[in-house]
Amino acid sequence: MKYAPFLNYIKNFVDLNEKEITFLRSYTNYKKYFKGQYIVQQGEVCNHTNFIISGCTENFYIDQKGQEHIVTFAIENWWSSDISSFITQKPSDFNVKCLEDTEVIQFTCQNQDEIFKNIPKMETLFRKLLEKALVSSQKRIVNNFSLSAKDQYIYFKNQYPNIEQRVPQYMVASYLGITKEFLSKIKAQLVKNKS
Amino acid sequence: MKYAPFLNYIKNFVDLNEKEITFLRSYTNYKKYFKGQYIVQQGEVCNHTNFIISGCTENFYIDQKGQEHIVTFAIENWWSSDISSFITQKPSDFNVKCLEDTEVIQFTCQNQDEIFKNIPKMETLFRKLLEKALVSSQKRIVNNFSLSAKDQYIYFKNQYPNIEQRVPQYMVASYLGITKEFLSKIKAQLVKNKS
DNA sequence: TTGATTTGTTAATCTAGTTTATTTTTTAAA
DNA sequence: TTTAAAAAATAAACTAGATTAACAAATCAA
Repeated sequence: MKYAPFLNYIKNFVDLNEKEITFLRSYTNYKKYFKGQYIVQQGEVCNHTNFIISGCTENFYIDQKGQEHIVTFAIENWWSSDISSFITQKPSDFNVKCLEDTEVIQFTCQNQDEIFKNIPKMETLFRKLLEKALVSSQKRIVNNFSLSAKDQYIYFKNQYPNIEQRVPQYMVASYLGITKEFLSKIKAQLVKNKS
Repeated sequence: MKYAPFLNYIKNFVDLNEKEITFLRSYTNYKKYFKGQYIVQQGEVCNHTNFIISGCTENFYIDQKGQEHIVTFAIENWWSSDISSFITQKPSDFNVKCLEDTEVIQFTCQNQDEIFKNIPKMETLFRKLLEKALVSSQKRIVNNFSLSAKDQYIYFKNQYPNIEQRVPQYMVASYLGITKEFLSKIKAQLVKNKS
């Protein structure tokens, strides 16, 4: 059971003593999912917040027209869940699916409350994580407003250099909100312009 | 000095005792801005988080092509600031401008830390507010993906019924990420289809 | 080692939304 | 009450990106 990467991650933000670490351990648990498995399924309540130790997940939904849209990817040292369903404990609008075998440390809503009650530093950490997540979510809206599809693709590659190689191209297109055909066209253009 | 609406708002989420209220009061302050005034200016650090007692603000930026884009509106009982600049204390990419005379309760970054240290319930409140803000930001990305401009406009009207009457139409268009001409076309269509 | 499935490319046609330009209506100042 | 400025409407030409369809590579199961 690989617990260390999780503690190392936490250590980057706050210092926990032995007692706190023991507490945290007893209120979280390790789980391994296989490629293709769903961590959360559209229509079900998202019971856990997941910290990814290894692997890669996609967070997507299917709209009224039956079209799939990828909202986020997540890899090692990222968090993955559907916050909306997690905090309201209502059925999720999203699917979280493993694109590779994926190991996570996870905790339930109730356990999160216990952790925050007993280790206030952890709530501060989460407050700060949420601030950052909100900033990057707003950044995405802003990019949507003012960048062309080509520039959004370039931004994506710079921002998340580790993801493109790990997922098929049509998923990158879905994340960018364009068709796979158009992404293919953009890539052909970029290759041509470089030479 | 109108402090009551702020305390009433807080009361919806957490119970504060006399001592805590006194503390909160001493670490926040009231300010009145006039229509047209900037609370935050692109390029300057956003020093305050603002709770709106009365009035209306827009949060916008100007892109490389010189185009204005409205990212959010805020009215009574909403929060208004540039979180990104506030948390990093780096120059803001946004402007916050008053569309009406606007009264706010505001606090600095350092005071926020003091408040959270002394009244942990306030940090819990903010953590929950951030969760909600993140959910609604993600919802906007999702709508951008799967709704036509017309449906996004209808969604906006339902979600924020109080805002459309208070701001000019070209600002609604800017918020939706479309041109004022196209919004005008959409509205003409909607009127025609209703009759 | 072959066939089947998944992924990626190219090109023609189509459309939602933009641009540009002109006119009309509303607002607000003097 | 007049007038200038700001906001909204209309319409034609235009473009970024979608759709459709046919095909080519790559991956994978057996």
